Amino acid sequence: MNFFNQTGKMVLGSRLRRLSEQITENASQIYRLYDIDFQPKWFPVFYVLSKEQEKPITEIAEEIGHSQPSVSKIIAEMVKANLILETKNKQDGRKNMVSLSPQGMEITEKIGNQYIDVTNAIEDTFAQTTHDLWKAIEEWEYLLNQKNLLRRVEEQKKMRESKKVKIVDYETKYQQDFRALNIEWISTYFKMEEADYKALDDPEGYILKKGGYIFVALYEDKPVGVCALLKMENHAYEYELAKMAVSPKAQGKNIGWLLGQAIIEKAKSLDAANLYLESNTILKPAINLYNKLGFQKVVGHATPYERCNIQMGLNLK
Amino acid sequence: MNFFNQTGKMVLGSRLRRLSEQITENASQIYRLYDIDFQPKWFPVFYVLSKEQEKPITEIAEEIGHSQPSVSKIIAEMVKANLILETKNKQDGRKNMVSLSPQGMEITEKIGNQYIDVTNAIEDTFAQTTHDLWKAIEEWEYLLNQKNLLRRVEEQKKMRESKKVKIVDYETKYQQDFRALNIEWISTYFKMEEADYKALDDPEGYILKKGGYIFVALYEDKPVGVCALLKMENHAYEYELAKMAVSPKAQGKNIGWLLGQAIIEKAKSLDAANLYLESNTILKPAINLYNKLGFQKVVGHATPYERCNIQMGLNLK
DNA sequence: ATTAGTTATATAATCAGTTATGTAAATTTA
DNA sequence: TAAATTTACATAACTGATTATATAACTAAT
Repeated sequence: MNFFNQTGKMVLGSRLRRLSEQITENASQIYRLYDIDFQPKWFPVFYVLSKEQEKPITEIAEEIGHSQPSVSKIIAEMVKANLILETKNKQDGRKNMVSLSPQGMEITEKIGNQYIDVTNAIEDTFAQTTHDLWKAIEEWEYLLNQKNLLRRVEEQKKMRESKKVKIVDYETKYQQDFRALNIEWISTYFKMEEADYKALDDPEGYILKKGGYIFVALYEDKPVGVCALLKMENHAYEYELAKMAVSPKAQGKNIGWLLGQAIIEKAKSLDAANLYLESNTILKPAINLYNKLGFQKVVGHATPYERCNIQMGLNLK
Repeated sequence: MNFFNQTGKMVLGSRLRRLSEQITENASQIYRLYDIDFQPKWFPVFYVLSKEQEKPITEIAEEIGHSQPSVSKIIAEMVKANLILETKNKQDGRKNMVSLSPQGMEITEKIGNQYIDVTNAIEDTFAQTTHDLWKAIEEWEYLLNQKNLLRRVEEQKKMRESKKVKIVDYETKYQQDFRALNIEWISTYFKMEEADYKALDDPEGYILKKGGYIFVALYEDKPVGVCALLKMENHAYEYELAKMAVSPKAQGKNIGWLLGQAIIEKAKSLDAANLYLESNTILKPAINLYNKLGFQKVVGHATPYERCNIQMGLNLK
C-alpha cells in the first residue's frame, strides 16, 4: 500500500481516517479486558449521562456532536441492554428524558479504571512522539473552522487562473468583443438603453477621443472581460469606471478585480482625484467587488441610465 | 459540544475521525468546482489506474488499503459512469483487468489542476500551523504498528494492578491458601502426585525447616499467589524455584513476575549461585514468564515429578 | 486425471453513521 | 383563540465502508 506515499498530502483526510480506525480498532476488546459488556459506540452517550443524571436526546446529540437519530438509536440499544431508563418530561411532553439505570451506574464504577488505563496508554504513546498530534489536530480544527477546505481550494484556483489573465489596452480589433460582452450582461439583467448603444457602437468616438481608456482582459489570449475609464465632462481630475463586463464563462478567475485594479492604476497615473461608478444593487457580486476595490456609496451625480440605483466613489488622493 | 474538552485524550480516535470528516466534507463540491463528474470515493481507484494502465481488482485493493469488495463496488459504479473498462485476463480467467476508458483519460487531464490546487490549499494550511500534523500521524502509525492500543492498555492495567499486589513472607495462616492454590492449577492440567501432598500438607516441615522460603502474593489483602524457594539437598548454593501458583481470577496483574522477582532476590541474598526449576512445556504462559525472569533451558537434574518435561536454570553469579 | 486446496471476484449481510420525513407537542402569530 | 410554525423524536432510506460467503478458475498433490 504505497498509495499514501505517492499521492502526497492531498489525501490527508483518508490518512486521518485510517489512523482513527487503527486507534478505534480494538476498542471492543479493551472493554472485554475490563469485563464490561459494552459497545464502544455507546461511550459518548454513556459519558454524558454519567456526568449528568437526566437529559433529553437532542441535548445529548448536541453535546457529543452526533445527529439526533444516531443518539436515538444508541439509546434504544442501551435501553435494551438495561443500561438506560427513559421517562417523558412532564413540562414538555415531546422530550424523552434519559438517565442511567442502576446497572448503568454499576458500569460507571467498573469503567473508571478503564478510563485511567486508556488515558495513560495514550499519554504514554504521546510521550514517545516528537510531534504533538493533539495540538496539531487543534490547530487544524481551528484553521478549517475559520475557512473550510472548499474555500481554500477556490482561492488557490483563483490565484492560479488569474496568473493566466492578461490585461491589455484596447485596440480596434476588440470592438466587437467590447460590444458583445457588455450586451450580454446588460440584457440578462436589464434592457439595453440608448446611451449604451452610443458608447458600445463607437468606443473610439465616445470614450477614447474624450480622454478615456479601455482595458481588455485576455484569458488564453481570448478577450473575456472589458472595462472603461471615462473622463467626466466638465470635471477635471474626475473619472468614471464604466462598462465593466466579464464573460460568465470566465468567472472565478479574479478578472473583475484585475480589470478594476488596472483602471485604478491608470486613473492614478492620470492624476485623478476621484473615481466614480454607477451600478444596481441587484448585482450583488459586482457591488461586492467594488467594495473590495475600495469604492464607497455616494449620492448626487446625475446619470443617463435608468438601471442605475447606486453610485459609488473612490478617493484617489 | 464540549465533549472533547471534558473527556481528554481518551477520545483521540473520535477526534481524528471528526477532523477527517471535516476535511473530506466538501470533497464533492471541490470536484464540481472543476466541472468533473466524479464521486470522491472513486479517487483512490482512479489515481492508481491513472498511473498504471491495467490492473486486477485485488491488486488495486491491496494498493489503496481497501477491502476487495469495496473496490469491486467502486469499479462497478465507475464502469456505469463510462470511466472504466473491464477485460478478462487471458492467462488467468479469474482476473478482471481494469483500465481507464477514453472518458476516464479525459478526466485525468481535467483533474490535474484540481490536484495542484488541493495540494497547495493543504500545504498552505500546513504552513500556518506550528505542529506538524503529517509527521505526527506518521509517528503514531509507526508506534501503533509496533504495539497496538490494546496491548498498550493491557500493559497499563497490569502496571496499575501490580501496584496493589504485596509480596509477603509465608505465615502459618497461609497454609490452606498455599495448598489450595497449588492443587487448583495442578489438577486442571495434571494429576496430583505423592510428592505434591507431602510438601503442600506440611510446608513447614518440607520446605522451611530444610532452609527454604515461601512467599505469598496478596491482592487487596487476599492471598492470590504463592511460590517457594527450596534449598537443594547436597548442593550448597543451589536453590529451586517451585510450587508457584497464581489464582486464575487474579491473572493479568503481573503476580507471577512479582513472585519470581521476590524469589530471585531472596536467592541472591542467600548467596545462591544457581536457581533451578521444573515445569512442563504445555504451560506456555509459565515458560514465557520464566524466560522473562531470565531462566534458560537446562538438562540433567533428577526429578520426582512425572509432569516435569523441561528443566530451566538461572545463573546468579 | 481426480481431488483437494487456493485465489479472484461477486454478492449478501452488516455496521455505524448520515439525511429525509412524518407526527405529536409546544410555541408563536395573527 | 385558532392557525401557522417550530421543536423533539422516531422511523425509514441511504451511504460508504466492512466481514462473510458463494462460485468459478487455477494449482498442487495424489
